[in-house]
Amino acid sequence: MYLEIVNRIRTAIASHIRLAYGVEVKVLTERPPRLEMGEVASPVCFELAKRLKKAPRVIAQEIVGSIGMIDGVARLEVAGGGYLNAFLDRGLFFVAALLAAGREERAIGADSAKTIVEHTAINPNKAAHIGHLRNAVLGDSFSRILRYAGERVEVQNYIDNTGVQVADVVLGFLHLEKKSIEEVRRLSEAEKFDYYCWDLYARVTVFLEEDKKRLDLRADVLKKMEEGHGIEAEMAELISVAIVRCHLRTMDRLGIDYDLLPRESEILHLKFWDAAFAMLKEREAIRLATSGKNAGCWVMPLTEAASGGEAAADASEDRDGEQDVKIIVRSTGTVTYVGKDIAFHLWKFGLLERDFYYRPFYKHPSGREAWITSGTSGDAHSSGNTPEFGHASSVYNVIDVRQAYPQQVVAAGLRAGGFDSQADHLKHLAYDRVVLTPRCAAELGYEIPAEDAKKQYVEISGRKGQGVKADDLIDKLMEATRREVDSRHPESSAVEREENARRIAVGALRYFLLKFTRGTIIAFDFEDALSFEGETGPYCLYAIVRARSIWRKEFERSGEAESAGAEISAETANRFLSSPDGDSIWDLILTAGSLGSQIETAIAVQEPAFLAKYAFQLAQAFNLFYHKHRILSEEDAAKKAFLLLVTSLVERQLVAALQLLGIEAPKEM
RNA sequence: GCGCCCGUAGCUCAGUUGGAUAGAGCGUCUGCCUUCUAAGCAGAGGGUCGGGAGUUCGAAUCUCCCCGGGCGCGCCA
Repeated sequence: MYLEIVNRIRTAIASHIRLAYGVEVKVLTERPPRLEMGEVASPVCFELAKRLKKAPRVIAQEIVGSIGMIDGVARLEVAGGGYLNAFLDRGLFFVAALLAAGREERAIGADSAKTIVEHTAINPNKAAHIGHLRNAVLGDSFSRILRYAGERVEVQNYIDNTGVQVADVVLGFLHLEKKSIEEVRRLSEAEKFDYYCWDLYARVTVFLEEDKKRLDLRADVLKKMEEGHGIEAEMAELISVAIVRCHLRTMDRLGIDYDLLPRESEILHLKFWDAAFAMLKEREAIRLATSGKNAGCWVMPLTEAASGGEAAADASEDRDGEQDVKIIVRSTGTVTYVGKDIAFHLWKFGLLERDFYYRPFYKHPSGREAWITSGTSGDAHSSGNTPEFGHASSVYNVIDVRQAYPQQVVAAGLRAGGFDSQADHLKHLAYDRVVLTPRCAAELGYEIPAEDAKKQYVEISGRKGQGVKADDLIDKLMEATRREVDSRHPESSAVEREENARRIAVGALRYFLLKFTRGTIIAFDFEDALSFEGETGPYCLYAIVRARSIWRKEFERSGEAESAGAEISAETANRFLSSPDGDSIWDLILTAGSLGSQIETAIAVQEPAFLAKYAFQLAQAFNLFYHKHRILSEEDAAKKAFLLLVTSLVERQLVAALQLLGIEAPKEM
């Protein structure tokens, strides 16, 4: 609602200025620092002052005197050195907000352009840890936000099933544990196979470090996996598929779904690279280096845009007189990681003349089907209702910030191929790491090497088997919320208590990971993550539960099933909103009506943390209201109805905001 | 060496198109449950926004320099 009225004010002021002064300006607006100064302010007269060579305050007065009525605005005033401050018609705003609440989600147009969000992408060789959760929660929340805004979103979870990490676990089973394929199969069917591999992977790391010659073993395993035959390939397939299922189960606990799991093995076997190679050659995006240090390699020239430490444009000829390039095909004829990634991204945008085969793989509890890529048509789903994957017009990749450089190279690859628009719509949703506080690392019993001891935090390392496993953390949170729920509501059924505890635990965890902006390193600590007070998910949920409790009691008392007379006129609302305690209620309504504008900002800067902050602020404002007004015992029937409607508005907006973060309210707390 | 990010209250962090008196949570201290759920609320205390210069009517925000910290720059993935 706020968004709509702000746009109306901007338009009105801009067109008035055009008419009155013949000047075209962009009218910016902001929220004034205090409510006495109105709800929308514009500093546009400061800008105008320069152009018109007149004092800003004088211009502001002229505008206020001549602009006339703006729909929904009660009055416009001059403030400070020349601000234009708008005071909204509170009653009208409230009525409109009530009408819109819960209906703001935009329908997804069937023909609207598709957006791919890739997230999670955990190497399928070990259990997921807290760092992976940050990625998945960020990606899932961002996908929900885009969908809410009306975008057609396809969520992909890329599976690197032919990489070094899987190879190491295969190596572990073959050379450390001397297991047969059947033995591994049996192990992989066990509940915590991902935990088993977590430990094995760490042991392999030690094994390889003890004697560097053992790296030959890894190279051999890797080669056979890539070629797709031998016991190595068979075991890699077995392990990676089983671990992916473990990851999906873990993510299910947090309500995270996927549409497609594209696998590296299919990119290799279906020769995506060959198609991309031909295209890039033809478009002269890459060339064969015939001399110098890169002789025999196919390289891609890097422009300033893809500089990850490269010189700027004017210095792109470095001291050797050679242009900065990125090697795409090695002199041995094998393609590099970025090369494969460029091919994959050509596919994502529907630019590659090649496609995967697909089959249904996993049904999420939500009902959504996660499909997986398949290498042969025989294996693939043939019923004819395979969804169309890929062909995106925008792609968001949720990847740790340390991958910023390779991501830029991929975009540069698209650009070099002449796909500028696609490159512009390839966005790296970068976020920084989750690390452990020294206290947390000590609690987990990790030995910290002397050279790291003076650092302020401890790095998570799957390779070393060091980190908080996702399922362990969720278990711990469940335990804590269960304890609370059991002691607070012993009268509820076990099933109900379990579900309530689950929602609170998920809310706590997801909120904890989302309250930090993407660029912040999260120093993980059990004490913070297990906190349910203050700026936390449970705090936000508590506000919803309280709001609903008021309505429930009201229904119980009145015996009405629905809020029968849930209507109010703008005049009546204005009467209460102009009363002495009207300002604080108005502040609450205004916040509740600002969800749309918050979503817009969150999308513009790709920052779900904005919505987390918003949800908290709304909950906070509601708690204030809750303590100030005894709603059910309110004698004035009209005022009681008004207060109930305010409660209802806030409840719906808070539910909507939290839903975008993947957080659901429990029945009771 | 080159590039990117960060430095805001005791601690953890918001403050993202430059805007009015820089905010929140935690922690500390003081109060509030015969009342719609105290996972809550009220109050107190807490700041050279790393330092300096510049641009601007206006800078935590933009530019430059310096200090401190992190990360990235492979014929690895």
